[in-house]
Amino acid sequence: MGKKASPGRVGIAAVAAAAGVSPATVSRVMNGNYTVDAQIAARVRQVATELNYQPNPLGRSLVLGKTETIGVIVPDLANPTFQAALHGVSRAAAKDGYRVLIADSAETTSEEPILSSEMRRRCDGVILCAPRMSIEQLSGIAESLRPLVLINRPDDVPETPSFSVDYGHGITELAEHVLSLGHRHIAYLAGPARSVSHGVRLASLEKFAAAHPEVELRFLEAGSSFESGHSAVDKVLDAGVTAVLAFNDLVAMGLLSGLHERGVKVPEDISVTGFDDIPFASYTMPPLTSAEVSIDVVGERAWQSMRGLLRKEPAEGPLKHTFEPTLRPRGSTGPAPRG
Amino acid sequence: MGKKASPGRVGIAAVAAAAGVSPATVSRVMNGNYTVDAQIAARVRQVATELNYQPNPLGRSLVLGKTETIGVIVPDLANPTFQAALHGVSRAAAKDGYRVLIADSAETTSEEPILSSEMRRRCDGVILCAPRMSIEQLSGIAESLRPLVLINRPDDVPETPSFSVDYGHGITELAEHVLSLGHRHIAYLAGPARSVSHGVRLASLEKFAAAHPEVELRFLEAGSSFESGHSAVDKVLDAGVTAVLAFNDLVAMGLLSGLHERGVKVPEDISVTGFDDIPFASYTMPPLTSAEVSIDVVGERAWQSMRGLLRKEPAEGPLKHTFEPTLRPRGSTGPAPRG
DNA sequence: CCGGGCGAAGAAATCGTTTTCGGTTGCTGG
DNA sequence: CCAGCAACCGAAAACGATTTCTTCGCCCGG
Repeated sequence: MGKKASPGRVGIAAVAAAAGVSPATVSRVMNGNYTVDAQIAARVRQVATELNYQPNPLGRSLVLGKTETIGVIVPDLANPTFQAALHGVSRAAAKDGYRVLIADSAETTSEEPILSSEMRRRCDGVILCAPRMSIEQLSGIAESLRPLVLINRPDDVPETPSFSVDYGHGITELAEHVLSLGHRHIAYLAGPARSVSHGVRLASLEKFAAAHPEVELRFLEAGSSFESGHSAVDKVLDAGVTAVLAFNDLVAMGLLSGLHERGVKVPEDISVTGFDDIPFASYTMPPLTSAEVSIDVVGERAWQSMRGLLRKEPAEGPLKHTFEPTLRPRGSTGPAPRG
Repeated sequence: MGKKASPGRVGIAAVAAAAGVSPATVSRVMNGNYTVDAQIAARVRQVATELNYQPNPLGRSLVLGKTETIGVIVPDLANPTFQAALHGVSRAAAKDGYRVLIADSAETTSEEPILSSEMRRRCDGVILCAPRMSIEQLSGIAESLRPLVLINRPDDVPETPSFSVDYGHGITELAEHVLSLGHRHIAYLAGPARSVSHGVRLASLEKFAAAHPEVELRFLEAGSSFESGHSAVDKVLDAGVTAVLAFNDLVAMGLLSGLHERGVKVPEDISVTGFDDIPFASYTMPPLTSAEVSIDVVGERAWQSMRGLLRKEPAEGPLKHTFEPTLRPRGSTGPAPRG
């Protein structure tokens, strides 16, 4: 076993032999090193195209010490947020000639560190997207992962660029929006307990509640999916609130659907807000009030930061970047019912 | 430039030196080759963990001739269908210790062949997901891409495993469903012209129309997004049909929303069907009749096929696998209005 | 006429592994 | 007592490129 590539494989040596030059010369030609005679270069180029020679990336990588590849690690590839982030990174990296190796940690916190360093050894850098691992674990391996860029990780990791959506600010704006509409009994349909972005929302809402003693804010468990919103309808009705801040648009849409089945009118009886402003949000019935976050832009910016690190450009500006969601008031929120 | 890895880098040589053995022995120990003295092996292992030595995958790959990585090429990472396929492949491959390198061709047909072979050189195999390139181009490069597996590519490429959803069968079932409900004036809201899966639907519907001269089947341009469905509402009303087969669930939901704004009742006035049975489909108002396709399962099966090729297992069974969507009749379709 | 300098191309070292191939032990059976 | 045979370990040759480092030839000035 371990039989090498088929003997017919065209390597640099084959080209060199066919062109009657040394491998070194072929390499120089392929890399646009102009210390080679124009005539010879032309012949080499022709032979190369004739044999359809393409330099083996592994050989190059080994000697060059770089793979032109970065790793992106997400907790769950099925989650639209991470898909969008991956999309943003991938598109931006491709523009600069980089590829992305992807890893889905499947939410297994314990495997993340291993997965990350495993990946780092194959790539020139790593982008961690909303890593679930603890801050201790993260700072423990951060050094060995560099160049490292974080997405949606609120913690501060020294010397590490971080790009994240300010979920706290967004949810606060939504809360203030319904507050300004006169609502005093508000519920938050919570996301998955492990989600950091849920934690951030929670903290901000508690601050909001403290600042507004006149409102009664209730926290109800839900999740991050359409189904969890749909099945939370009973809890919501029992809570007797007039406005619901859902963890995200999916949950809000599920709730909308459930309320509709119960004959509850939105926004006349209950106002509902989402989060993320996914494309469907404008087309629900009624259109969903939400907070727009363009996570793919975050991914794009994360790549640009990574590119800077790879080029060893001196870091400029702050390391920590936060993106403010923008409020999108629509038909699903209205004045609080008189009562 | 070209400065090598920092001198502190622990390679197999460093471990060998520290343990007082040759690199060969270290390699044998790391690979579980038991022709090495237990005592020495133990010492090597200890030194390895002390130095935190991890074999460089590039070095291994170069000599082993394999990277334990496969490439997945999709036309558009923002498309939920391809995201799901990627997810399926990625999860399944990860279970077998393989990573996936991903490429988003951004729908640029011309770049696909270059992108694919570029990718192939870094990976042990390639999975092409709904490639937009022509069958000529595809069969032209297929040989150089092997091991190669196709997803959602209806053409027959010799010797190449192919996994695809039978969109034709699915749309026919939906058409027969509304036919059986008494509808005779039916519209198809077409998908993007370049989409192969749209082409398949179209062909099947024409066959359906030919087989049922009593129905009037109209083809209306739309697209693949929520918005395109929403903006197609006028066309649909003008067409004077009683049932609409939308390209996919997103389009159907957009249409649903548009019809609702116009005060058109579903399914009393118009029946609507989607395609894909995305999670929200059950929760629209009314719940959307659709055809369920589990594209992530397709991705998973595609990986299993790829794994077989990588292991050089003799191909068993047919190369071409089609997955039948299953009809999910729900509230958005009902008896044709009397008239 | 000859040596210094320069430009171009080849030889060889390198990157970090694996693996073949020998060579050294130590042991056993004749 | 020694041939033969394991068992085990190290030297060295891959893998496929890049990049020194050399060498060679040529031009030009002294």
